Amino acid sequence: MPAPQRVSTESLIATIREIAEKEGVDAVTMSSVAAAVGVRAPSLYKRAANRHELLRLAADDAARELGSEIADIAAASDDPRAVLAGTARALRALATRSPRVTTLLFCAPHPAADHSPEMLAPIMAELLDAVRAITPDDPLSAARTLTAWAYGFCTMEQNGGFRQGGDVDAAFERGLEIVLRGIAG
Amino acid sequence: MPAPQRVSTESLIATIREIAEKEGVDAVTMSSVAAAVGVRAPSLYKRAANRHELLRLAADDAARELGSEIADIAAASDDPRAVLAGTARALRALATRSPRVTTLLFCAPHPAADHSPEMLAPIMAELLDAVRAITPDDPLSAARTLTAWAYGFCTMEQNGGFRQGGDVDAAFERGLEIVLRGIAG
DNA sequence: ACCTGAACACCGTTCAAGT
DNA sequence: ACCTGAACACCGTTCAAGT
Repeated sequence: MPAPQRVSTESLIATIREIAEKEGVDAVTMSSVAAAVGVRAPSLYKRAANRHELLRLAADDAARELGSEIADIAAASDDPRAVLAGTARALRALATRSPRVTTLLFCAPHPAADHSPEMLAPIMAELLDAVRAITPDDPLSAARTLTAWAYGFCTMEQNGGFRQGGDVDAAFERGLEIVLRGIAG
Repeated sequence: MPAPQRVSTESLIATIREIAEKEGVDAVTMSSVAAAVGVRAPSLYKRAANRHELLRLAADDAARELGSEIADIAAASDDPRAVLAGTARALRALATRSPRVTTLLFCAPHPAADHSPEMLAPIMAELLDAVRAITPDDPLSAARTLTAWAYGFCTMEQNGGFRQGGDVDAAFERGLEIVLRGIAG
């Protein structure tokens, strides 16, 4: 006798992200998620093969969020510099409002079970277009430099790597200037 | 009746790093480390308060390694550009030969139990000196830009973030050029 | 002073049985 | 077709007892 699914995928993902941000990634256990969603732990295996895939659902959701924001920015502006700056700021905004899941997005605990690479590919494509408008010289490396810096900055900020003090917001904007100037040659 | 310590701190740390690199950070359990070192799990609590501190021992060891390499580079060269480039390359070399522990160094799983910040402080001091020789303008932000990029690049490389192909070594050197040019203004 | 066995609470995962 | 209870192997951690 068929039984309807008791919990939607969207609310499942929202619950995972909520637990991760509020209590930490370690608190995302099969039973905590199940309890929060009104079900027993074994039922979750109908939605994900294992705990890691549960976390990947959350990371992919954040990547989708970031991707659509960046697509909006690219669509709204013709200035490639503005597109690149907007992308970096959007990543930092995500890292600020969803630090745990953003960390998950880039520092996958298991290298084997990496998050779907196709989630980040469209973002890279937008960036490449913008970089090409600035420099004809090896745009892929230039785009990677920007993403590596932005990602590294956000992760260090989240991990408390900036304890030396100073204005972190200003440091971000200064870093953005440095990288964009360097790319422009 | 006193009983001598059965395992030296150095061999304990070496064992942890070995397991982490060969079988993954998840494989570093109290019992696997204890077994590899010829002891029972509870004995490890004489050396570390918990599993996380065991991992922190390994991360701090790698940081010490990196720090002394960078100190050597700074001592051997008067060219600030060479010091900055050497630092970035030393970090990447560490990430290449000890990827798991390097990830641990920067992407601490628990934000609470972060690795000792004083491990990285001397490295930052060397960098600041070199940056100051290049630009007088907000050297702290400039140094952070370099470290954020280098760290981000290595982490993305380790996590397979560069699946789009291309020569990764060349991309690293190109990124280094971009960042140094940007800092020089 | 260090090490151990035994115990505790917890976790991820499997699976046969329910509806 | 989904959910459940019961079970399994494993883990981190504590602690009283050994030497």
